Amino acid sequence: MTTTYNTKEEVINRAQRLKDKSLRQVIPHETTKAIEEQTKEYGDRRKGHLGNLVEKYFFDINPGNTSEPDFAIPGIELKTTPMKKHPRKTYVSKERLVLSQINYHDIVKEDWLDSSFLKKNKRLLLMFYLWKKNQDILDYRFKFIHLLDLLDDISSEDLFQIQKDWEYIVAKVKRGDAHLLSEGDTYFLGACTKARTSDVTRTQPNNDKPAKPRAFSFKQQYINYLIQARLFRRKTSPDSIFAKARRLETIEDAIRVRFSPYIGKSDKQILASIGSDMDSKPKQYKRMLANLLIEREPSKMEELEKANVTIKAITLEPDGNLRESISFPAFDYLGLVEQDWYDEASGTMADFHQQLETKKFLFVVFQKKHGSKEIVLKKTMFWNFPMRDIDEAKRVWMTTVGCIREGRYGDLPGMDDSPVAHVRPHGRNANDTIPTPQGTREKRKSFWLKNKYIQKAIEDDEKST
DNA sequence: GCATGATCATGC
DNA sequence: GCATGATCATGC
Repeated sequence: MTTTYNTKEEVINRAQRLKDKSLRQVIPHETTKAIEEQTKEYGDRRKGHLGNLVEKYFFDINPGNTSEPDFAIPGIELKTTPMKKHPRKTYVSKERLVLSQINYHDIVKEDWLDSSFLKKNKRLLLMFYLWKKNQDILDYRFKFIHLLDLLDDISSEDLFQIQKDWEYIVAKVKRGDAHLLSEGDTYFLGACTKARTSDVTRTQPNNDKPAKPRAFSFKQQYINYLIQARLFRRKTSPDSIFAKARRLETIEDAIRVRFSPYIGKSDKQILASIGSDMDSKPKQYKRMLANLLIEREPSKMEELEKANVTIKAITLEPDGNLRESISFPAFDYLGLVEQDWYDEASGTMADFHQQLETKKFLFVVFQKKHGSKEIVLKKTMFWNFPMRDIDEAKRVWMTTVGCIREGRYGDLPGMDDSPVAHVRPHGRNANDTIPTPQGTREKRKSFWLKNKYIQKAIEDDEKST
């Protein structure tokens, strides 16, 4: 009844026939009608369904829900995944790429090389389609078709990072912290939530606390990098034996190595040693200095972008206090009231939620010196927003959205309303206003993480290292 | 001393 | 041209 694919080439050749076409254009008209009859009841909730349709009606396979790859013999897992047009970069991924489910009890017994993750996802047939709002899934047009072989097709550095991400997730589950997993914990491979509703939970080893079900996923930024590197730049040099023999580093290690010669040095000493005459007056001076230390190896900036790492230059007072809070990009009132903190049907997070839960921050920490204009590079640290505080962030966000909906712009949460986050102006100046749902205009604002909260994170990091 | 509002200069 | 990250300025 179904077709058997024996080789990689058979699968790719077949897949290529969908390039620049929609499913509707390649399957018989009667089939289309039958599908439409069947799927009427789903309404808009047909997410994840396109992959099944492509398997069934285009490839004529029926892999079911197993730990084996969809094409069992050549060992290929099929992924249909949406892209959006982006004004600057031609295409970006609409979301993370969700891979196999994490079984908390099994995974703690696994090693990377014989992991169930690699067994299922070693070879991914990526079929990117162009997503359009309200379009029928049968009409999505497939733009890029690419076979990604994790062991051969990804650079050895990236694969090393993916392995370390996997190991980090497993280690966290092993110590009974599956309920504290966050996508922000890791760089390329994330543990994203995967459940129909938020009250679904799983048991975990070594802790009685229930944990959200999660799946492995390639984080959105990493998929964006793959789209740019693999699909637009065409041939990047294949990994040679030499490349594989190179020194392997995680992103964290590579950054630490960049900064370590300068830790404890003053800004003047750093500038002198790298022969720069940078002006120290601008507000973003320390940020530019941090950039300069990374950028002399230009590829590292791309590394940080694809790992969804945001650099924050932080300056402590001589006594160790942190004066300033940390800002996020300004929000738009009209967009904010349209968002859900977490939309279970689509798996979409509100912007602020996504920034907190998926981003990794690189804090470049400087400290002022008593009675001197000089500052000292104290340390660098990687930090991501801890899941134990996510409910507090959500509360602040909900309050904010509530105020905007009701037009109470004077009641937005301030610094005293939460130990974690607040709302403050974030425009070019006091005249910088944007439209509101009430048709009025209000000052441009953004969410901020509180100074004391970040200071605590910096102090905790010192204790742990 | 701290919360809050305002602004600057870079770099995309 | 404008968003952004980071800091400055004010006032209680």
